[in-house]
Amino acid sequence: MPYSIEHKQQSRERIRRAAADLFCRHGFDQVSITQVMKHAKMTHGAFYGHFSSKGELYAEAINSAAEQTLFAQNSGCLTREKIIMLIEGYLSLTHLKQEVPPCPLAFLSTDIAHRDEHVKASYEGVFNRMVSKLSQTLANEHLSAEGAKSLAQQLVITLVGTLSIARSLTDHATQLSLLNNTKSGLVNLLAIK
Amino acid sequence: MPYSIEHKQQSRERIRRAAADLFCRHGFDQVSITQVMKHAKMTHGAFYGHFSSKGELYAEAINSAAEQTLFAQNSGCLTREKIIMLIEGYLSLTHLKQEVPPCPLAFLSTDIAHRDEHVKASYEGVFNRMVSKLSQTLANEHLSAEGAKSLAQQLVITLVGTLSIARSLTDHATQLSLLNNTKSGLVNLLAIK
DNA sequence: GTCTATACGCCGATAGAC
DNA sequence: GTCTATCGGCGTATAGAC
Repeated sequence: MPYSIEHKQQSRERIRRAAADLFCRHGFDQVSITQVMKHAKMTHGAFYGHFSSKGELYAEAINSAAEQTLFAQNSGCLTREKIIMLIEGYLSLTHLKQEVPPCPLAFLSTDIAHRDEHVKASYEGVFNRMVSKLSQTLANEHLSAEGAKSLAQQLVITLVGTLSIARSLTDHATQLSLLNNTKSGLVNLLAIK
Repeated sequence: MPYSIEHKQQSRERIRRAAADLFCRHGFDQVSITQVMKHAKMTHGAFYGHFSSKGELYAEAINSAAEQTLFAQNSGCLTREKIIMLIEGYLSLTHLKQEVPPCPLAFLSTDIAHRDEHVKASYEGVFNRMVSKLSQTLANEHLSAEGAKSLAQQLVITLVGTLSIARSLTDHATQLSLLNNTKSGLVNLLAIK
């Protein structure tokens, strides 16, 4: 038996990562299976030994992208200061240009709206985990659990909205002003609440 | 001459509207020229008598979608109350479900990021006009012109982020909570500033 | 497990009749 | 201006060798 089980899992993981990278960079429709497999150092025929369809791969890729994120790398409970640090990373130029692992929520948002329930469920999972992680930190002071969750939702929405729009503009000055305005707006918001 | 100039302009306008509707509903890649033309009551061959490419149509469709919007229908200067009314419309279920003419900023956002400069410029135009229209109302009190513009940007970002994400979820309760949380958050924000 | 080769369909764009 | 017909290319998915 020339191929071990670990070898297959490694191949599958390479495909997952390649897909996450390419989908976030160019969008679902612009990326072909052939391109993904080339990125993963295989030929397109091997793809169906790992996934049954391109759609199934998409759902996996969303989770893979989320795992690579700076946000996910911070395990355990967050501090208030760490949240601000994460916000600044999220709204940085390097994130906008995808020089760090990008957040799938921001880089795939409207693509997802046109996919099937399975794909949306993956996306929803990433969103919910992000919100609940933030809520934990926000709740432990003079904010109710419900209020914290609502604030966390607004936080994520604003982060995602900012990057989604900034990526769709051509004018570099406007992009920067969006990032900076949101950043200071959110820092203020967190200081008040 | 069996076809008048007005007739051609009307045909062009039908194509523009059909494209705006379908692109906002299903996304750029999911909609073929044949589908657009069928929606406009013509055959696909006639398309190239009006537009030179699918990409050129996209840029036009963005503007067409923006024109249909409740936001654009309110001509002239806005009042503070009218802004709140528009926010509530923007964050309504009927907008989410596209039972009213949808805002292209929210319904096309990440699609745009993968298109050419010409298309992005159209998108950017819609964004800038929306921001500057809001700024005018927000500036006339105890807020500087710059502060008003920044606040207006945050407003639009939050609106767009909310709808983009809500559209990408499967759970109806979460969708509703997003819409309502953002709504009350923004109303509060406007009441303070 | 991964390769090469191929079936099959769809789409953007063009050509030419009316 | 709008039609029908068609070209050329690409993409997903499958078949079969190794």
